[in-house]
Amino acid sequence: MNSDLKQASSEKFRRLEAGCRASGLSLTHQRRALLHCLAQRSDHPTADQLYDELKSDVGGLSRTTVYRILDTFVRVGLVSKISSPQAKARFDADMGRHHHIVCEQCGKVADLFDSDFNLRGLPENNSSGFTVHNYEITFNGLCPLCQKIGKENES
Amino acid sequence: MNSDLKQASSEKFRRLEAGCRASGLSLTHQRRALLHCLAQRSDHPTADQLYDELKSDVGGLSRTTVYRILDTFVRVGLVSKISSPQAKARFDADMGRHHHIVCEQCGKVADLFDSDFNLRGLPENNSSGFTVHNYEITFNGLCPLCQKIGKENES
DNA sequence: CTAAGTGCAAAGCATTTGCAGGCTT
DNA sequence: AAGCCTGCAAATGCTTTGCACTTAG
Repeated sequence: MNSDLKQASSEKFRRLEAGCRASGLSLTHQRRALLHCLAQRSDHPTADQLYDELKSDVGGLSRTTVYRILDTFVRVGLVSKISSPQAKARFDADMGRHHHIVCEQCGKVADLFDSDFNLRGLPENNSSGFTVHNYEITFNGLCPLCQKIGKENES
Repeated sequence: MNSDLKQASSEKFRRLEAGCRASGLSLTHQRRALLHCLAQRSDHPTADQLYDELKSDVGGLSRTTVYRILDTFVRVGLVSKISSPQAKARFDADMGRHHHIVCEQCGKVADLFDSDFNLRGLPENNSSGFTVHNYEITFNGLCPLCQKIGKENES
């Protein structure tokens, strides 16, 4: 059962790696390491969380590089950048249509794969004159942990 | 015609002022000035834009105060904070249900009052275990100005 | 009068940039 | 070999904090 997950993530890794090649990016240690991390995690790590996870494995990895690589991945469309209200950017390697739930308290982000909420179309002739490319629905609420903490403080 | 707008914004101002009182907040010069600004503008100013607009009128207004007041307003629910991908927080004094279009290029934010896009319900038993309070749809695309700039650079 | 609110200066964080050297292709 | 990529250190930009003073109610 766990091997299913493992397999899924290594498949995802291969897809990402292929995407890198397709965009003409060199596959450096650092980039590979980041791709692994992103393929495995389904939470939505911040740049710093990724750095912390990797710095021990990838000797001499610098925070700057993590930021720079993530930026590159976003630019070529391998990863998307989620802007949470907490000002720290979070990154998501799943480019399929899905939505996000953000915890108002701690900023944690979870996925919501529920096509009931997908929109049928995009706004066409809106008064602002913007051309619309895409959209994202962000739900907010409380994560299980913060719900618990809230209840404890009530008493 | 212009007086309609003026009237609408002063009505909005009074509503906001009342909200302040209801929350037990002192109505200082600085707060009144910010409320005026927020009632008049329908764009979604950053803290700094508000500061720039006000500093000449309100002698000795400090940037710190603008940040602090906005934070307070958000806390008591008078204003909402929009997190754009550009890392600068933007503020919106319109608490009715509406959506936002963000320019991918320059970060400008416009409103979209189109109830076609309002959701019928909120996700109830989602796998993440979050309780959901609210949602917001963020469209992205290009504002009229950035569309124009893009076209010019093509040639 | 007294608690709440403000200004100033300095600190805090996430993120970016310049530059010299190193690694992929 | 050639140029993309990385590390380091320093800079940047937005936002927050500590503290003494001021103001609203």
